[in-house]
Amino acid sequence: MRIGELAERAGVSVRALRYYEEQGLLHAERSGSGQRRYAAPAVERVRLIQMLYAAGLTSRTIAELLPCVDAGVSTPESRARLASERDRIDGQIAELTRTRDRLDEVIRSTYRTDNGCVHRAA
Amino acid sequence: MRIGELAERAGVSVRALRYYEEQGLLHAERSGSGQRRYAAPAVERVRLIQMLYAAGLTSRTIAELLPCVDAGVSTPESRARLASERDRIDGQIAELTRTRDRLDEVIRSTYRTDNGCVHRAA
DNA sequence: CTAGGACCTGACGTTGACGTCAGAGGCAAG
DNA sequence: CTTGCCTCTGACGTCAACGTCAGGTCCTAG
Repeated sequence: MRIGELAERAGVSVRALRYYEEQGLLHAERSGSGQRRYAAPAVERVRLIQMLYAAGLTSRTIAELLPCVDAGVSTPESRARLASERDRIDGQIAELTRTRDRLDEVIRSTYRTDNGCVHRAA
Repeated sequence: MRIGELAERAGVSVRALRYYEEQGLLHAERSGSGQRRYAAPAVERVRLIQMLYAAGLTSRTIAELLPCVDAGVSTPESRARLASERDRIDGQIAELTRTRDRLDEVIRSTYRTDNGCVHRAA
C-alpha cells in the first residue's frame, strides 16, 4: 500500500510516517519512481510505535528496542533497556493512579461539602 | 521561605517556580525589595502541580482546576472538566498497562525462544 | 492528453515547559 | 564596606514530534 493508505489505516499523519522512517523506526520499499510502498504488517508496526511514544519513549529508545521485537533476540544491554523502560512505565502507572485518586478526592470534596450539602450549581 | 528553599524542598528548579507564577498556578507574597516569599503549604502545592503536569495536563487546564482544589467548590463546568481529566487519566493508565504487558511479552520472547533455549549472552 | 489528486524532498514553523544568560539589585558575614 | 551568594526582570535558546509550505513529480480517470 502507499503512504496515504497506511496513514489512514494506522490513524496517523503522512508526515508522521515519513518522520518514523527518518528516525529508523519504519522501513519502506520504494517503487520505481521513488514512492514508498508498505506491506500489511506495517499497520500494526505503526500502532506499536504510537504505543511506545504514548508511554513516553523517545525515537532513539524505540529505535534501539524495535530490533528486539523484530528479531526476537536481545543482548544483555537491550534486555536491561527493555526492563528499565518497563519499570519506568510501571512507575508511571503508579503515579497516574495516585493522581487519579487525588482528582477523585477533589471531585468528591467539591461536589459535596463536609456538612453534606451539595453545592449550588453556579 | 524564599524561592531557592522552596525549589529545593519541592524538588523543582527556581525557573519552574517563576514559570508557575507566570501561569497563575502559584501565588507569592513579595518582600519590600520585591523578593518572593512563600508559606510552608507551597511545598505541597508545587508537588500537586508537578503531579498534574506529569499526568499530561497543561498549564491552562491546571490553572482552571486549581481554584476548585483551593476553594473546595466547583461549577458544573469545572466538574465536567475534572471528570474529563480523570477519565483521560484512567484511559492513559489502561493504555500504559497494555504497553507494559506488551513489553513484558517482548522481554519473555527475546529472553527465551520458542523452543525453550535461552539466548546467548552477546 | 489533461486535470487533479497523491506523492516526493527539503526546509522552516509550532508548542509547552522550562534552561540559560545578561545586567542589576538585595542581604548576612566578616 | 566588601565579598559572595541569592534574587530580580527580560529575553532568547532548547528539544521532540511533528505541522506546514514550496516547488516539482507521478498516476489514474475521463
